Amino acid sequence: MAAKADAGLMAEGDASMATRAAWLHFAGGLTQAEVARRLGLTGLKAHRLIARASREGLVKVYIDGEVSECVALEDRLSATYGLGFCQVVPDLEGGPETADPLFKALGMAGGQFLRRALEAGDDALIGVGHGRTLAAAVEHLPRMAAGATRFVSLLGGLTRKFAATPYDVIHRLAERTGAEAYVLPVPFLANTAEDRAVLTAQRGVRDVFDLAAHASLLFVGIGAVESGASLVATGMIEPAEIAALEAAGARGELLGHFFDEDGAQAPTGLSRRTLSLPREGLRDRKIVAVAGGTAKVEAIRAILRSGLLHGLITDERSASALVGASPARATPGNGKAKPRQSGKR
Amino acid sequence: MAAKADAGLMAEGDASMATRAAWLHFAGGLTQAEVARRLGLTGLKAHRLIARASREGLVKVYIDGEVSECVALEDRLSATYGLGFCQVVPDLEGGPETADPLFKALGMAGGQFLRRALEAGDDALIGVGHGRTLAAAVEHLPRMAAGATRFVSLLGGLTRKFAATPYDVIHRLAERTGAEAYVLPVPFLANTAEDRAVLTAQRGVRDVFDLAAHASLLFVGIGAVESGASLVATGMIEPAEIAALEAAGARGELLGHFFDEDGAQAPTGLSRRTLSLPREGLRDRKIVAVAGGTAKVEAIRAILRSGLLHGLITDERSASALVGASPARATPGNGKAKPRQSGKR
DNA sequence: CGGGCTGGTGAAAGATTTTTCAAACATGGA
DNA sequence: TCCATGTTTGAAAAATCTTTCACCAGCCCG
Repeated sequence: MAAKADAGLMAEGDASMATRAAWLHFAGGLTQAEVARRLGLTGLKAHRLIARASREGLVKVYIDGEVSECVALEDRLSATYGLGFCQVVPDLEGGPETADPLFKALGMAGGQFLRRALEAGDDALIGVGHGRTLAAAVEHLPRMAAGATRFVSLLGGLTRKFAATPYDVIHRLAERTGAEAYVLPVPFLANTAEDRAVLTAQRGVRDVFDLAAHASLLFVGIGAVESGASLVATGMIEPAEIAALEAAGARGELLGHFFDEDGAQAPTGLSRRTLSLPREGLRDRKIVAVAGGTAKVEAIRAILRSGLLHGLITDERSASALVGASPARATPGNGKAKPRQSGKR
Repeated sequence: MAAKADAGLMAEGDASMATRAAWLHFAGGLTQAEVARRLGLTGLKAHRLIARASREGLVKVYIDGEVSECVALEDRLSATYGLGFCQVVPDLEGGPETADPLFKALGMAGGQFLRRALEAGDDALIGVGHGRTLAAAVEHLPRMAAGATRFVSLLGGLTRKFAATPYDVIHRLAERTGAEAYVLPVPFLANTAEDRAVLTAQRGVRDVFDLAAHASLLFVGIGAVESGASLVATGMIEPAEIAALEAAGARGELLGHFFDEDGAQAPTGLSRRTLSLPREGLRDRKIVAVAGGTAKVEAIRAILRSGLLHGLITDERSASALVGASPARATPGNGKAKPRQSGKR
């Protein structure tokens, strides 16, 4: 990641200029041509600066209004699964290109949750998990001082091949907030149970695990159990292993632990090799998960049924499926009947 | 204004739909045509929903990067005037249409400050002042729960004609946060000193003033002293009165109190009729002001010199003038009076 | 020294957004 | 009922944003 970041990094002056251009355009509401004139650039250059600022995530945008259907789903989810907190973002899955919009929306919501948690400062130590969704959340977290808050990894972060994961959540978190962050420089899954014991016994590792056990907020993702899951894609778990888990009835993963469709522990020998918080360590913790997408509905349901979650951030479609509702067509007519709502899609 | 606002208000379903469209567009990154397709609307309707969501402020956008020149100005301002906190937003004044972009930028910064203050929850009682700039700040504050924080008006909010001010800061603040808010239903300026005494003695009024004296954070604007000042425009003060103040050496106004160019109390009999926190009540308080624009530079300098401020949010051009620097790149303009406008870019 | 690579540049084409304008529609009186 | 008034609507035009593509300068390596 370091190398990649370096390549994409802006020079100091450029970044400053890009930010300035973005201010003029987004905050000031000037047109790109006006920005260019004001800055003494060509229109194209201004556009490129602004585009770059957007790409680099310097421009944060979020939506402040409520969508009534989503609020209703939040209420139902909270009631059904006893959540203390729930947020549902509007349906973003649709076309074949489902991935990006969904992550962006979940990331925005997750980032806001994190920001609030940091700004409230109630949690002195926040544990974080893995995954693209969490990475997206951090991506949407503004640069800010974390105050006294610290972060700790809840599970091993390396893949089998000991290459850094492309979605290094805690690293970026630390970078953005300047907070202390304790990582677990061990694989997610050891080769053998003996290896796991050895790794766990390492000085630094043991300390971090102890720390993780005391985090007052656990911010995590949920993994699906299927051959296409990102657990497999990132090399955390071998295809054969996931197949075995699926056959054994595992439906969802939370912090390296697998649950069946009823939320009970899925039978698997894998846990003896997993470098993460022990399963008992999940009881009575404040766990907030962010996950969504049709591929993950089953997994989310499994985790919800375990009763471990305190909070959930998900998308409308998934939420709909989770409360067992008929997936409510994207646009339900409102109160007053509108002329035609022809189904030409 | 009230009538207009009502007219422009969205129906419940429409607002929900607008928010949904905004999510798809901004959060999901879909094109307006795609949003339309997804929602079963025409492209134009989708555009109008999104435009409305933006207009109503449902879409919040802010810039997360630093502009090096601004950071430098913040440091210099902090050092020069002993501020504990300072934020400078990039230069937004430029063309003849200077008003809007400036307020938008200051509003964004002010709104963020407020949000942080609320989320941190350190201040149980926040006092607020008046003015367009503050109103803009509140405008950019996301809907959020204020927790235990309460708000209190620091000065009378009615104009001479007893019509509600168009920029009713505390009212919107309460509306957005659901917090308790104590207003002062008295004019900003009483007709006579005797009237002031009578008004101040009213039960509710006295209580609110007492409360205001205990606010742990004072979030205020700064008023210019000139015939075009918004103090005059909103009818708070008569043109003749402001002229007298100016002649007497008054250069800036803070919470109804006037200061000369050295930050000392400006001689005026007006204070005997002003319904606001007594001047002594401003010492050793945490006062954060947000103000900017060339027209206000002199006023801001006056207030800064008083040493009362703990924090300041302003724009680059003003900041430049305040530190007496030859304005960096985008800004020609000297420290005092009217800077010539036309640049050569 | 020259080839190939990289990154930046501008013109122009392409797509999307925003505005404009006139007609349709509703609404609230005279 | 009918008109005056204001709001919503859609098509088309205008403005704006984004992408594409070809080109040039610098630079590393052979």
